[in-house]
Amino acid sequence: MTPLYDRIVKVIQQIPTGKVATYGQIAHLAGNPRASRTVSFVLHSSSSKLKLPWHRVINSKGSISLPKGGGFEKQRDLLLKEGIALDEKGHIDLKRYGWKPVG
DNA sequence: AGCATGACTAGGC
DNA sequence: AGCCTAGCCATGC
Repeated sequence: MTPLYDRIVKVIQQIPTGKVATYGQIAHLAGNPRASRTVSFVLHSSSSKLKLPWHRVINSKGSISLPKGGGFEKQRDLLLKEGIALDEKGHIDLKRYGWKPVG
């Protein structure tokens, strides 16, 4: 466990419903904008332990990084249930659903 | 300490 | 828009 690791968990829990945040966004708020890889690690490690809104975490391209059959459909469904629209390929409009801690 | 892995990101073609 | 390469951070053996 590291301070950064704990920060990331907190940040993810701060993501409001109906919005999404990128790994870089979370990593930045956590203190290390370069720790995007660590964010993914947190989800793997805590998503099964803590109650984290992992489905609100996507890549900078605004798409679900999970592979088909590996959770892709699951995350897509959870996002749709929160009112987040996805493209045919799972693309999300970060300009519309992107989480903005400043507002 | 060194090597390998991962739900990433930015730049080039 | 899609694919490939290089860089970064933390974990596990």
